[in-house]
Amino acid sequence: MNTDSELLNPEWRSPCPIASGLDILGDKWSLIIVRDLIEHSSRTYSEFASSPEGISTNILASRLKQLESLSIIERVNPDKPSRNNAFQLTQRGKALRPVLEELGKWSQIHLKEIHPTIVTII
Amino acid sequence: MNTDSELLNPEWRSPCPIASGLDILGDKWSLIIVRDLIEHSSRTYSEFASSPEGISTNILASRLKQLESLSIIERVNPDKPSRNNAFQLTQRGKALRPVLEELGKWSQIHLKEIHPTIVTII
DNA sequence: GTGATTAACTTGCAAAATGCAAGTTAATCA
DNA sequence: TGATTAACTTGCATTTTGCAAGTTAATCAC
Repeated sequence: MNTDSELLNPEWRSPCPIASGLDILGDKWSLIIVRDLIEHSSRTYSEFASSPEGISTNILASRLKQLESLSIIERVNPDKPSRNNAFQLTQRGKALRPVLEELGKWSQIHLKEIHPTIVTII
Repeated sequence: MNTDSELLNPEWRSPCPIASGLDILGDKWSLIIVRDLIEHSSRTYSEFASSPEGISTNILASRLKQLESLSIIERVNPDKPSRNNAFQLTQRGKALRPVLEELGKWSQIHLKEIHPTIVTII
């Protein structure tokens, strides 16, 4: 599991901004969480877990912690107990929208011939 | 190792274009290779391996195969032997530029306080 | 033309990340 | 106040990644 230190001090492979973004977001799940929050604006733990991609709960908990530690997401009611306390994007998280929009546009154009059931969501 | 079937038939987690793009490109290395080809237009195996992020050679070979099978990159001289035969982006690969530009812009703005040595490359 | 060099990989194994199933805890509902 | 359930955690198997070393074949020096 991730230690607090690993969450708060990511290891940077290089000074390149693209590589640095991928150091944090370059995996199969982090941007799925951001996508859910662009579509729904606020989501609970179990709502994330019910997204069609099927993230497992240990990975979900780990990614939520990391995204929160990076101030990309935050709790809607920070002082309330976690039950039914949803997450939402911060300004920093909302600023990722153009990245996802460009990725979504690319995929719709270039993956449709090898992925017959791909659809438009955003 | 990847079988040919896995390379040519990726597993799609859902019909979402964003998730589908991440099914293919959502890892720490694939977009680093695309970035190198945006910056240099043509690169050999050992040039990729000498990028500052330090990809290991088995991962590099695996990613080059997958990106080639997806027609995101191609060999500059398809019929020549592989020695000194560089790779370049296809039109499909060049179309990823806006994705990387948006990610780079986001990272420069939002990571500089936690990544003191981040710089502007693209 | 041949022996040394080296680019482009492959292989083997250790380490880390992911996935799955089950368990735990505490807030809320009946 | 006991049952339910959202939000996690834990344990372990599987997969992916990382590192070091090895292999192969094209080219270069002579």
